[in-house]
Amino acid sequence: MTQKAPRKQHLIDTAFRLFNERGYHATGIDLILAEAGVSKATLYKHFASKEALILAVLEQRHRQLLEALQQQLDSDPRPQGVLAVFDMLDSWFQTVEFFGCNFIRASGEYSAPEDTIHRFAGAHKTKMGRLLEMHLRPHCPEQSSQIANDLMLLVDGAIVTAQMRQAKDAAKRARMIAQALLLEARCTD
Amino acid sequence: MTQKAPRKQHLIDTAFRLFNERGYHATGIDLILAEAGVSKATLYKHFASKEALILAVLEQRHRQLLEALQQQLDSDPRPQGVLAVFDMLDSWFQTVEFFGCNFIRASGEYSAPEDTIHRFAGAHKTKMGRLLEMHLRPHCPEQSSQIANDLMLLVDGAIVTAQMRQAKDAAKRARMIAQALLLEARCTD
DNA sequence: ACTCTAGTAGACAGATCTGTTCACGTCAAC
DNA sequence: GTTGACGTGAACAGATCTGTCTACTAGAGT
Repeated sequence: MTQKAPRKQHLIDTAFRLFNERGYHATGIDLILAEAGVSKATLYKHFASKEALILAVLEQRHRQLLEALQQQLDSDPRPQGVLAVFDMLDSWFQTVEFFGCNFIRASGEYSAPEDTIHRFAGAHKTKMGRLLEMHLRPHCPEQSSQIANDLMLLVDGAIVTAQMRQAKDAAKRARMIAQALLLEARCTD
Repeated sequence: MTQKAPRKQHLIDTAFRLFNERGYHATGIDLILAEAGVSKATLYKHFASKEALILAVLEQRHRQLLEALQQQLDSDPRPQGVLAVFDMLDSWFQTVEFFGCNFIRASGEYSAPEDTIHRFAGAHKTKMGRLLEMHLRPHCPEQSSQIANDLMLLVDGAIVTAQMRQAKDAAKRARMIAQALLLEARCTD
């Protein structure tokens, strides 16, 4: 070992994969270390605790998703550009690494509303919704907030449906509903 | 102790409450026993394992929800009678014991698709959807299946939204979307 | 009275969990 | 070449986990 690659990042990536495959409580530190080929002392040099590692994983994923969504939205300024979020979901659902949403599952495992992890997961959803709202605001300022919330509800519904019932078409269905929603709100061009 | 009340049922009820409050992995057998005031030998007389206890909890909840929904549906045979499911969600969200859906969270913690718990949780959602479909079928036989699936997607989206962001209005929003969906499908009277 | 059932408390096994610590290795920069 | 940063492996502590087992007790039915 002793490769040049930064251990910290490698730990985050490995933990991300294992948390996805197995869940948070069910994934022990030792397994992460074994799969990453990193010693325990190194992990605790970079992260104060398992909770800190979980938060680092969620933070990275949060940044990735936020950036990816923003990029999609920028490429289509029309109101219906927000539907891109469902296309992103759709391709995600087709992958073999799909085990549901990190944030939904984290929120479920750390269920106390005041828990740091629970709140971070909720904040992620809120921020994703805010991106959608910002995109819609110029076109329908009075309804943008509500529509954005409804879209996020559809996003989460699609994720859970795909996760629980292997319904790989859930994103396409949610997209249809969302399209009707925009149309009905007359928030189109 | 040594009350007449059946220990088995009491264990299921206690486990149900604790699993809700804390999650499945995070709730140890010992805590359930202490809270229920029941000895460990008794638990393992009634249940082969913790997994069996979890399944018993989910089975009971499944029966309760199925029955409650069926009752609501029977009381309003109109197509829009299905919207009752969102009214049920709404009153659930207002309670202090709301910690999200047992089945969604179980599906997240036991994420392997072939896991017994995971599959049971998925089957629950499927059966709930089937109830909605049966209700709609007489009114719009061609679309009843798809509409029912869409409604379940909205149900799950509302639950996750309420759980992650304490959005107590999620059920009302989902109901609005569902209503528009029925209207658009011309599945009303 | 006797027996059967259902329960108790609690010790125990063995695994696994997070987190700490320590002695040692490697390698690049200066 | 020496230093210092970074990492390793492994032992260890202490908690907690599921599940088993034994010895005992209370009560109900016959």
